[in-house]
Amino acid sequence: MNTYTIKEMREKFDIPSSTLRYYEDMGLFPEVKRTKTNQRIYTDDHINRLCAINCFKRTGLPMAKIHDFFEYSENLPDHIDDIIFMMESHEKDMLCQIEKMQQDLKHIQQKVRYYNQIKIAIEQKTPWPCYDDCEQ
Amino acid sequence: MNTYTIKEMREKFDIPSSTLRYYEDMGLFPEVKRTKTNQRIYTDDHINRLCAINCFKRTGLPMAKIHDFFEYSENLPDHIDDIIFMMESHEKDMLCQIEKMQQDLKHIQQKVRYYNQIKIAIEQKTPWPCYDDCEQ
DNA sequence: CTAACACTTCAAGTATACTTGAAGTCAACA
DNA sequence: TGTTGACTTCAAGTATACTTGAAGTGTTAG
Repeated sequence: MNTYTIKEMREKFDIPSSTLRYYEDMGLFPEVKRTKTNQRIYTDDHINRLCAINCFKRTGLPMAKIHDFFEYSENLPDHIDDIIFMMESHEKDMLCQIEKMQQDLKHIQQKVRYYNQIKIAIEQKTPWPCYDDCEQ
Repeated sequence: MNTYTIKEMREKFDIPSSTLRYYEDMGLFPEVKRTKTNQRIYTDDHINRLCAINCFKRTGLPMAKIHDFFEYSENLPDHIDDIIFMMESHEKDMLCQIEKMQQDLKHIQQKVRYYNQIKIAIEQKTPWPCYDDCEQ
């Protein structure tokens, strides 16, 4: 199995070493072995963990729940229903987020169009167009 | 023009009154008039503002940039390029976010499927399936 | 009229997720 | 060999976005 130094990890994932130590302190990582001079040795397990952490983080799962997820996954027979519930809830949540994001995107695109029209109106010294800004 | 009390606003948007006062203190709101007993009177302008704030917040624009946006919009002739740049950048950012979110959704859905298979394996006391978790 | 509750201000506190600093150890190169 | 740079620990600090508390004023139902 491949091993990685903290430097390799921080470069691979573009995060500071301090964050890797922080995640370890939080208990998000399986045991991190050390060299005889006390330097951290990461493995492919840690790589996988960090990928999962990043996926969860990007999609808005808070650290506490990410922590629970890994705790559940250490003892699946006792927590299989918890982990399925967590993942299914998160899936639903993400579907909502995506839908909301697509609506919000439309509003931002509307603003882009509107301010580009204003720019033309300013340049040509013509009256400004109107815009009804509310989405609710 | 319609007017609203702080109570109506907090119920309409489901946020605490303190958040409305906080946004006002931050300078995110146009002038909030008062009754003769010093209670806030909100208008449709504030409704529109709050809709825009919520849209920006949901899509990850930090308060400082939301603040800049409203400052620019108070003086469009001087800041039309700034506001267009901000909105176009935000649009690009949102398109990336949506794409990333859809990829992440696939990973979560894969986890949902995987843990449901594990559940069956646990119940039937058969060997667990494998799962390669990494996305990088 | 008074009790309960909503509103006000302003400063200080909270939650989340890191980030930095100080002080020390270790390794590799000129 | 010395000095540069990377690593270590652990506590304290930071940024963002609110949230709460204290102390006081105003409003309304019985």
